[in-house]
Amino acid sequence: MGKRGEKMQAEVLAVLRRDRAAMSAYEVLGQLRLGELRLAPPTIYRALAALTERGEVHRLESLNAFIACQCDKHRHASILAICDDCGSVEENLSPDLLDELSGIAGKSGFAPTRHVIEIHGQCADCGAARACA
Amino acid sequence: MGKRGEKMQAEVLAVLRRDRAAMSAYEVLGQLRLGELRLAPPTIYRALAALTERGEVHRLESLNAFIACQCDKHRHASILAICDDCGSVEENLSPDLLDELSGIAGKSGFAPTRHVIEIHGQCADCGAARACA
DNA sequence: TCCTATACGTTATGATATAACATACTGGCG
DNA sequence: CGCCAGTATGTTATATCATAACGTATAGGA
Repeated sequence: MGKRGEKMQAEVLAVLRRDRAAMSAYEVLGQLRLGELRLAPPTIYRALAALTERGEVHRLESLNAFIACQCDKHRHASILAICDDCGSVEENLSPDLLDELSGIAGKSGFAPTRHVIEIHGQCADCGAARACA
Repeated sequence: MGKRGEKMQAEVLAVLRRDRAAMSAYEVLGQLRLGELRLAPPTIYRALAALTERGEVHRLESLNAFIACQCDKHRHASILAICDDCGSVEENLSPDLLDELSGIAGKSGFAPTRHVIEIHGQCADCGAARACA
């Protein structure tokens, strides 16, 4: 079961992979509607939920947007560096840092299930561009 | 200048401080409307923007909600532990961890300006309650 | 007092997300 | 082969979050 679901998910993933910058669900929707497809928001959100669940797509909570996972392995928490100038997102992994984070929260008995780590700033390219200006 | 602004901000802050759980902007709006005040969303959002800027309120990006800062000192990035069961939020500080995080992102030339660190899970109280159930 | 800054109220709208329900497809089973 | 059960989908409607734009009011300085 779920064959058709996988097809929709593959199309959404393909759209997200075309761009290194984050896209909102409605931008994905707009891209897919350029084809012949007539789609409504719930379809996109369902596909995104499945992809996010599997770790093939990450949701940028501070942007209400989505990007394709840039790593080989999925199902990991990522450290997402978001350039506020050009919108590009770079994914970093650090299991050690996640452990530290869990440790800090766990001191008071908190049991973590999901980490959201997003860093806003300026990427190397945009920093160089601004330095020249 | 800004005297009236401060009054509005104080009211918003008072509402947020009444509750340890996060509140959406519209929940704050609803609370303030219980008084005599007739308010519209932009007023609340402006007050929240000013308070967030000053660090007296933190925005929970993964919840689209707000809490009053629980610390003495403001203008710091926080590690926010969010209980998905009861909605309570606990604030932790760790300048060291922020430095590490900046270091990880900075390896590729990224210049961080703002950190978003939110941990979802279950607080000690809810964990105990569930263990008994 | 007048002028200017700024904040405010108001209206309208945009952007993000989901509930609810009927339909259509898929695969298994008789 | 035809039916059934389960799931995804399309559709409609609506909930929720957020801001643009503009005119008004207020406070403080000249």
